[in-house]
Amino acid sequence: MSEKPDIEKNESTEEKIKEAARIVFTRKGYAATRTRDIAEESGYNLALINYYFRSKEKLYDIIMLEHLQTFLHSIMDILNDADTTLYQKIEVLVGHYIDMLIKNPALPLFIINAVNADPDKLITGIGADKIHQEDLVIIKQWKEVAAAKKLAIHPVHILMNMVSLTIFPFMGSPLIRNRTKLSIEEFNALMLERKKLIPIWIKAILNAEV
Amino acid sequence: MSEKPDIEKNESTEEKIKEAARIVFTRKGYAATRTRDIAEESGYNLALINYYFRSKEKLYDIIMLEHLQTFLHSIMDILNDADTTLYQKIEVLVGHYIDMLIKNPALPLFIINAVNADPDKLITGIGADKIHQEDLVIIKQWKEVAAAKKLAIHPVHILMNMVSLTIFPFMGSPLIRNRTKLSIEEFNALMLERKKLIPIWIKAILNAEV
DNA sequence: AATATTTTTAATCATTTGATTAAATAAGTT
DNA sequence: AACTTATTTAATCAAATGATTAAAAATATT
Repeated sequence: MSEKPDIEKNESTEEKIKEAARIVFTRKGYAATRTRDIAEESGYNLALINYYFRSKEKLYDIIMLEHLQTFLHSIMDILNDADTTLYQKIEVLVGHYIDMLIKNPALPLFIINAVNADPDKLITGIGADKIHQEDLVIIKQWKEVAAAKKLAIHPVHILMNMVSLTIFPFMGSPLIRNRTKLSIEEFNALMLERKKLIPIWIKAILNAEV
Repeated sequence: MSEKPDIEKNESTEEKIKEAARIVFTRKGYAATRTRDIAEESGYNLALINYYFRSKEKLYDIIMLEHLQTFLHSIMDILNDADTTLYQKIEVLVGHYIDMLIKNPALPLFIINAVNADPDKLITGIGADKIHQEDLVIIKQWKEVAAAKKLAIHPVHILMNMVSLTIFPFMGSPLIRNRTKLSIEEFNALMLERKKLIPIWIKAILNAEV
């Protein structure tokens, strides 16, 4: 009936198990990971995983929410920065995400699979449902730009374009790298180029005749 | 030691099992599907699945290759059509894929997960390793356009952009639809808009000052 | 040092799960 | 009809898997 033990005391082992879980869950997904895989990866006994985290699912939920936080980290600050223009925000966002994805290239697939498996858990888990989109600075700025340009296309197109151009190449990377015979370093160099290119492309898209 | 029984005679049951497998594998992925799920979905006994397909993995391989063929169906003809310009090819490709993805929105995630789990199986499975990219009409046309425009960016960027803009919105659809409160019909209408928009955007990207 | 508490392990359980077997039913052939 | 082959099922197996337990080892407290 006891709750999980003090976290502070033994950050090392608990953190090692979480690190192992992060590696295995991220690589193989929830269903394909065996609790034993995590035990082996961590170097600890199988029972330790349950001693610290009660169950595979609870451990997974923790990893999932941490990944989600990595994914969403600091973007609210960017979206709500009153001191940058819309275009600057795009530059910062794209740059931020490409840097992050080079460090964590498996994140998008993990998160999309998590959404797919249980949309509500993930969406309410992070409190994304509490955000009032109307209040965000970037939305207001977008409306100004859209009005000035008399844009006839749905704003969600632009958002999808930004996200697609930034994230998808990382999801497709195994296939892309196989077909193009690019090394990881060469691939990452291309992704870094995209930090400058995507904002330019978005601008071009916004100005394109429709 | 016997091979699988005659297919012709009982297309109905075998095809029903495959159809059930398609549904369950596509929705839940390989690891999360139980052979019993497929049995239940098909309405037949568990042993039938093994009677017809020997094992869960063999059945999965069949479904995977069929999905891959759906995904790649007829694109070689498009890529090699000497009677269309590069820009026309882009229009045809994007249109083709968006139509296909509206019918099979779960395909991209399934295929990307399959590549992730075992890249070689899938890539050699379809014979993609035998294609000589240099020989494709679209590649020659691309080189002409790139030379004329004196493009300094790596051609794979353009390819990634096309694929990203077309496919990613379908993978992100559960999240996009949740956040935007769009119905499936509204979402699909947006995707149909993209059949015209993406080629225009690609053109704008090609002409963008870098 | 003696005692209590926390951490770790080995052994084991109970289910789940992929697969098989043997028998029953249906269909085809003579 | 008698016989053979193909299809389908119920029952069962063996291995895998998530989880628990009881005890050992390590650490902290008195």
